[in-house]
Amino acid sequence: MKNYDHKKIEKKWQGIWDKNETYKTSNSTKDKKMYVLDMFPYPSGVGLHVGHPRGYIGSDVYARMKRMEGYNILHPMGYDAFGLPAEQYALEHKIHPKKAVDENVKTFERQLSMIGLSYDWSRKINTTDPKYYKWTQWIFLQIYNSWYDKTKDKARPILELENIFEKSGNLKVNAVCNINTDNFTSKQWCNFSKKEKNEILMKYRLAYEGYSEVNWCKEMGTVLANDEIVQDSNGNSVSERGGYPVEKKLMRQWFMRITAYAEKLLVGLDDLEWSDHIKEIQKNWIGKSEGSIVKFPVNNMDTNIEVFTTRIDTIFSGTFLVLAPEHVFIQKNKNIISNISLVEKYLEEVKNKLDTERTDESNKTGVELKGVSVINPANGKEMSVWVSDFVLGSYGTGAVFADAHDKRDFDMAKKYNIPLAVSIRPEDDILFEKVKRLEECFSDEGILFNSGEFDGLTSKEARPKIIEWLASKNFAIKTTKYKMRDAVFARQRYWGEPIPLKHNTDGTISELKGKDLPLELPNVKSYESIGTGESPLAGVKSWVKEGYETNTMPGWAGSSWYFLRYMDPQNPKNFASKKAIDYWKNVDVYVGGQEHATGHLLYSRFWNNFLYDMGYVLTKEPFKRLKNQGMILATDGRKMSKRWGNVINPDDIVNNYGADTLRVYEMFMGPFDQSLPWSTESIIGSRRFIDRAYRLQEKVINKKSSKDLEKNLHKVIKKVTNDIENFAFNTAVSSMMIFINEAEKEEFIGEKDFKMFLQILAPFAPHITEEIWVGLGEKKTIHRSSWPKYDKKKIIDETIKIAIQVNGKVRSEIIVGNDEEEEIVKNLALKDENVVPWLENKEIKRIIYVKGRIVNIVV
RNA sequence: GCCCGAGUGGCGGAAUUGGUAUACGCGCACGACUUAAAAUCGUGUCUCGUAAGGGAUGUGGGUUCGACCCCCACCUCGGGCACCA
Repeated sequence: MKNYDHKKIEKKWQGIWDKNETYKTSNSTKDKKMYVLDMFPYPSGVGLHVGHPRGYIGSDVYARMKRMEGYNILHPMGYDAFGLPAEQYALEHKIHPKKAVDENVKTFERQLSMIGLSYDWSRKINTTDPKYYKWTQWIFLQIYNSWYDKTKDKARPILELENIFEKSGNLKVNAVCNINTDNFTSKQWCNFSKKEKNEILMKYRLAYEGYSEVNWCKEMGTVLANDEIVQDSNGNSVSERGGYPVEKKLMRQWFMRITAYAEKLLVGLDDLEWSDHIKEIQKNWIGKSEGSIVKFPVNNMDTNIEVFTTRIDTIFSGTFLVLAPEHVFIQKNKNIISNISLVEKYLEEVKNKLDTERTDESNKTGVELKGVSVINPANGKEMSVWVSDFVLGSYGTGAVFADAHDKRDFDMAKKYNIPLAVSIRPEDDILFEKVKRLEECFSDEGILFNSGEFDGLTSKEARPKIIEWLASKNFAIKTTKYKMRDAVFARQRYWGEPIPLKHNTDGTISELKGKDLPLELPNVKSYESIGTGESPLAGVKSWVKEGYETNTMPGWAGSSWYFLRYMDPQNPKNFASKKAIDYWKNVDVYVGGQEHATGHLLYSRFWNNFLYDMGYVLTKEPFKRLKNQGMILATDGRKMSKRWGNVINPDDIVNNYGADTLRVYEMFMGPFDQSLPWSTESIIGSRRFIDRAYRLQEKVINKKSSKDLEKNLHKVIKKVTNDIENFAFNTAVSSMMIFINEAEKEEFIGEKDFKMFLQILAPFAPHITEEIWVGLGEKKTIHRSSWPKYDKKKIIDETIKIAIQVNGKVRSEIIVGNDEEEEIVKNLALKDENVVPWLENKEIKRIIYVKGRIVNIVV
């Protein structure tokens, strides 16, 4: 029998499946349903390389099995096409980004199709389609029109907040909001102007206007993303294109108050079937710290400086305070700082440092605020006050107290000769008189001294007691802080969703009404930067005249909710119908790269949690189960990239070996979540496997297979079913290879059994299995046939092999009945001819029997 | 620097999670078929040793009747965070 012609067969079946809508999601509402989703791609200009489809193939194998198991499958695909790369591609090729995206999508779609993925293409979405981004804008407005109520621990409409303000002011409102919100009564609120009200509400909104520093390139007249900045030979930050200097610039932005959801995003992880690795990354990113805020009274002033600390047990050794350069205390008290000119000079220096230049940890810089001192509330001692850029204005309270136990504080003290102290007993061999850092003491188990009544307690024990003690004197309060920051939700670029807000002439901001959505991107001749750092939209007269917001949304906007749109992709009235959301609820299995751990996966969870609060979706979490595919590296072990010239194109592989071979190989090459180097040399093994399966047809007759083969078959059905469920595709393929090896040794193979084998192979090699299946007379597609069930009785081994060890070394094997009694097995082992010599003249101390596995004789 | 994860043949990897290490595949060698080659099929393939037997899962120790698996220390590689108080 000749080998099969993959080119002919694969094309043929793809056409037939397409025509028959084999993979179309049913509109039925049967209970057995499953939503299997791939992270949708960014359609770049260069098309797919052989690594991209790995995740798609894995999810496809899974979806195909589940479909055969009788589930109604939602398995869609779409394109995430807004963002910087498309814009850059367009700039380079001098075409409109829209056109670039259309071209790239075409390439992607052709390449995805040739692999035989079982998507329901009728549900395709594209984030740049106004019919799609209408709803991105709509969700943005819901977020914009909401605030976070800490008491109820959920988001609520901003209208309800206005009502509260009207009735009782903001004194009792417990909300997550921007700092510097002054208190006001209901009466005061009612007397505020429209603009004032607008500004106050802005501090509470979950999407709010603010300012942040951006990377500004004067020469290019544009704001750069971190990816667009490189270090030149002198270590200065310059633009990747052109090598122009980059500096910091304060720009108007929009923010998303993701910090309001920090705790929910942290706690929510517990119930998710995600890898511990990704959970760990998100946990670290959220960065929860429990500690306390301590007040340090300023000498000769009626004010305090507040410090956040997780190690209040070290407060007794605090000898100085360090403020962040942006700390308001400095701005407010210039008159009492005697060396203010020196301080201001330092602040100026710091201001011009880019983040990348600020990370020299070994070299601390700073200036003492002369004329200012504070009192250590724990022991009444006087402490000097410093300003240094190692303290971050954006974390905690923007101030720390310093002592010898912390490396950073220690470095600072050493450089400027500031006195240090310790309050946790040092190990005897550490000469802390010489001001060596006492890291060993900085553990939870360190013993306190120099701390009055707390002496002798461990740090861990002392901490709550010290907080309580200081709190009773009103010097401390227990607090939790998170490292996560609010997300910037604005880009000074053209190619993104317009933000559906208007700036009115009276200084207020108003949102577009639902009926005015989508606010479409204006078609402009030049979408290049206009030189001010603002988005090109700021150069569009009609746009500016209307007062439309000129920032556009960031790349992650459209991808933060797309999984909901697939449920009901054409709905013109809602982002998805209630019925569809009710039915599909959330994504059951989500497959994608782990590089999105702190971006997309966090933002999506945030939006979904928000939509849940507002009653638009039924589950808090969008992705119940997450599987991350490993990257396929080039043969040289590096990432595949045009730059290295090591890219393997799937077109060539499909052309030479066929899609089925590519699929089997990518599943077989190693564990799904592991990064692996590609090897075109090895792929032939997968093709041989398929060829052998194909040739096995010759042995098929309408008879019962041998007992052995039957047993092997049912074992492999069990194994493959379990393995696909667990995304252990590599061992699933290997077990099918073993089955083929066994089957080839047989005289013949029963038709029924062979068909069952085809069925379990079908998710991996959909084309060739369909070809053989139909060739054997089946009328309906194999991909809608029902998944074979293994027969428990048929996989029982009547006899089992037991290894016999003497002192843990294997000396022999015996074959016994599958539930032979322990005593009999032990006796057989002792009498075994290969074992006896090892027991001569020895006293048997113990015999250990592990049922069905080994006997270990200890002498 | 801190926090994770991983180290098994020439190569990709498997090992029922403490129970016969190296399944399956690639490569390689030899053989069959062939005028010949390709393809295909068969046999072999961790290592030392003629053998009996010994040694091997990054290195060194430990726990155990028994360790790739658990514990301690170290080395190497990969990932995340990065002055987070």
